[in-house]
Amino acid sequence: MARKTNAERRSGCPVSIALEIFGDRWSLLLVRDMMVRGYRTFREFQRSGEGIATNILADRLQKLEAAGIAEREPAAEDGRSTHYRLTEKGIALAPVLLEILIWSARHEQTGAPCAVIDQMEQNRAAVLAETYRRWVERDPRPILPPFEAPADKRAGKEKHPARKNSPKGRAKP
Amino acid sequence: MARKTNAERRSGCPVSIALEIFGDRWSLLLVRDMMVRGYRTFREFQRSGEGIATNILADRLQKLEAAGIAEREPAAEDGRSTHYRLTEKGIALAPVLLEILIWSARHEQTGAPCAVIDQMEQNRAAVLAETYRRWVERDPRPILPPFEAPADKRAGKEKHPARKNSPKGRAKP
DNA sequence: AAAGTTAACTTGCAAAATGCAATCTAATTT
DNA sequence: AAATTAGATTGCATTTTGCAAGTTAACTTT
Repeated sequence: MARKTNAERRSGCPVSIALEIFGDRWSLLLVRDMMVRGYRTFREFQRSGEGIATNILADRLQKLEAAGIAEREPAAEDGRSTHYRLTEKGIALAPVLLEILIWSARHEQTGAPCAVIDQMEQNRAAVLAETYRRWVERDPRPILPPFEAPADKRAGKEKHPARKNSPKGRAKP
Repeated sequence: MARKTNAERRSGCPVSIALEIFGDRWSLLLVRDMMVRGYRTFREFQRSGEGIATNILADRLQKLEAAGIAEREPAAEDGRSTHYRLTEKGIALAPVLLEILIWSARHEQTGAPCAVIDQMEQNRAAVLAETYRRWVERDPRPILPPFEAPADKRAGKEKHPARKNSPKGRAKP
């Protein structure tokens, strides 16, 4: 999409500004890969399962770096390889990713097991803390396994009746 | 962007599935307009301040409707007009929008006053509850005013030092 | 009632972005 | 030395977005 340049079209709204950075199909997927799956290399992102093209992958990685969301480090074990890592600013997107995940698992047919989502929904702080801890310690182990595509039935988009999504039920104690 | 068709490219990952729905520059902005600003009409969305083209606006509204995030109702006061409204599924995106807003206000230069963001960050549940209440009651009044574009200084992208974003500090009580 | 304005799009076309697959180069492995 | 691989880049086709004009019916003003 032809984004207006920042100087010409910068709205003051934070949501709009954020979407200027990551309002596309791929950027948050890469953040997810780094944050949740512990991916670090071009090759790993490429093989994430969603079929990103290499030119788009290279472009998005550059953009995440330019936005201060990710940074690059040479990989010690292979001179051809670069390790991408979320910055502090990048890991601060964890609540965004978590809320997207929960929303989607609740309202769309996904491969995420209900029990896992229940757990995460009810222990947001613990999930976020663990995500952060792994980031600090550069732990590349995935938090979640890759979920398989849901069974190929398109009738009934929701896996189970949507929960009543009253924010009151999620109030901070 | 040329999205793979759902049948061909559906990843099981909730984040990926969500981004298939709203992973673009404009969709979540429209959700914001409905949710936060109380906008309902084509004209209001068009004049939101970010310069969306009418063909894209029409397209995105259709897509949000098709995804079950928004619905249309005829406007009683004008036979030409349609009111768009978030569905239950749509209002359930409030935590996503709120986290994006907070992240952006913390890490980018936006027009959002610090005090407002502080408030929202520390009272997430109350903000979400209010958002939901307004949705239930079809209250079209904006929760937040449109924020003005930040002053045109590009040096020092952050309005103030980034807060230490330890998820621990945001644990659910 | 006629003329002017407006709401909600649609349309035609140019520009930009994305997607596909081949290609390239240096590092690594066989 | 030959083969393979990591991380891109490239050429081109396709799709999407953006711009601005156009359309039609509903509404407002004259």
